[in-house]
Formats: sequence, structure tokens, C-alpha cells
Amino acid sequence: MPAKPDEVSRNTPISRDMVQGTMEMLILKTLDLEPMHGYGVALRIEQISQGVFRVNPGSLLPALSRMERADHVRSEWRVTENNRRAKYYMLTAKGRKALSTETRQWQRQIEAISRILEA
Amino acid sequence: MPAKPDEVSRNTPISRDMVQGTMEMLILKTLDLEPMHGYGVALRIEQISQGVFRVNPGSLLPALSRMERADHVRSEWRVTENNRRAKYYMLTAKGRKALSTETRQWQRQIEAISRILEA
DNA sequence: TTCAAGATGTAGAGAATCTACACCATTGAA
DNA sequence: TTCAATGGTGTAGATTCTCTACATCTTGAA
Repeated sequence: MPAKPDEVSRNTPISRDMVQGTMEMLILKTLDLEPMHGYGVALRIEQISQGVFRVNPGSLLPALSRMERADHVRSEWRVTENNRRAKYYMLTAKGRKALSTETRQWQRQIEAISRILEA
Repeated sequence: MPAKPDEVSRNTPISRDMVQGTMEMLILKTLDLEPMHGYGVALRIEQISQGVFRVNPGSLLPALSRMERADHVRSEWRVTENNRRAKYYMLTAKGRKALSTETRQWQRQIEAISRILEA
């Protein structure tokens, strides 16, 4: 079902670096849909962003670690449908709150940026 | 957790850190209106963003240096209306092009982020 | 048996921002 | 006359997040 990263990003121009600071928000939002393992989070973000974002393990996994340390997510080992062992992450109450806070702040900021760009 | 020190405690929440990577775009846009000195750029961005962004010299001046090195702006010393010496910056052709490129990429990215946040 | 895909993880580098200073000139008020 | 506030540029060091590049293990299929 999930498209492979290469296919996603090939037809569209170039995938730039992720806007700094947004990764956590995107992960929180993705996990708000349903618990998922890291690899799944990456695929989903790439898919929904239509290849604009490429999520590599070297960014994702440290982010998940930070978030677990911050008690925004918790994790447990399970076995996937494909019979592979994977660490499933799910939001905590604190994480849900963080999601709403960060989303609100994000909105404020892009509105401010829009105001400047449209001056 | 950065302790929030001082006078910024207004009636409206608090201005968070600037989204990484957007400072250059905002500076370019500001200078696209008219040549300006650094301090003026800072004031204008704070004003138009209605206090969402605080632009401190330690971020702004290094950014302007980078941009001058990249030939996105050039500068010259002048005297302000207040009879103060200040370095006026203006866009180069390359800077104008960078502004349009960066703005386009910014749009793509916030659209992608919106798609994820609204999933 | 070998190899691609699924999955997690670490190390080190690089970029952009922040805080916290330091410095100088001009103006206005005490 | 002094002195503080305002206007203005600049640097140093820390922090934070992302990136590239690797390493490792398992499973399923050719």
C-alpha cells in the first residue's frame, strides 16, 4: 500500500530539507491518527506530503527518542503484519497537548510570515 | 527549557523562536520594499509580524553577513535621518531571484505541512 | 544461497538561531 | 555639564535540529 520513497519523489521537482522544528509536530500529528512504528511514520509523512518531505532514519529516530524522553510519546515492541519486530509509538496525554500547542504556534507564525510576504 | 526572562510578557502569549530558515526570506522581502539598515529591518519585521517575531542583532547581523557573502544583498554606509551612521542594505539581482525561489519553496512546504495537519 | 526490503539505531558534521556581551555616537533632559 | 536613553553595529559561544553515512538484524522471495 505505501508508495516507496523513490517513486514519491521522482516526478516532483526536488525535496528540500524539512523546515527546522516541524518534524516533532508532524510526528505527533501522524501518531495522533493511530499508533505506528517509526518506519511507518516516515512513509506516511512522505506520502501525505506528496514527496515534499523525505524522512530519513537519522532525523526521525533521534526525534522519537527526544519525544519519548519528553514524555510526549511512549513505545512498545510489537510484531508487524509482515512478521517483523518494530517499536510502536503512541501519544501520551502530554503529547496530545503538545500537538495542540505546537499547531497553534505554527499557525500564528505562518500567519505572521504571510503578512510579511504579502506586504 | 529556556527560561523566559523579561519584558516580553505582553497581553498576547509569547513570541517563540523564529522558524529556522525563514529569516533570510523575511529579510529579502523587507529589503525588496526599499533599501534599509539592519536595525530598520528588525523593527519592520517585528512590526508587521505584530510582535510574533523578535529579531535580535545576534541573529540578524550574521544573517546579513551570510547574505552579502552569497551576493544576495550589497551594502553601503550612509547617514540616517537621525544623523546616525548605518549600513544600508539593498537587494542584488541574485537576491531578488533568491527571494522568489525561497518564497515558492516556502509555499510548497507549508502546503505539505497543512496537508499533514489536516489529515 | 543470496539479496532486497523492512526496521532500528549511532556518530559526526553543518546550519541557523539564541543569549549575552562590547562598543560607539547622538540627542535630550536633569 | 553630565548622564542616561536611544540608535546602531558587531562578536563569541552554546544550543538545537537536521543531514549524511554508516552499521546491524530479520524475513521472504527468487
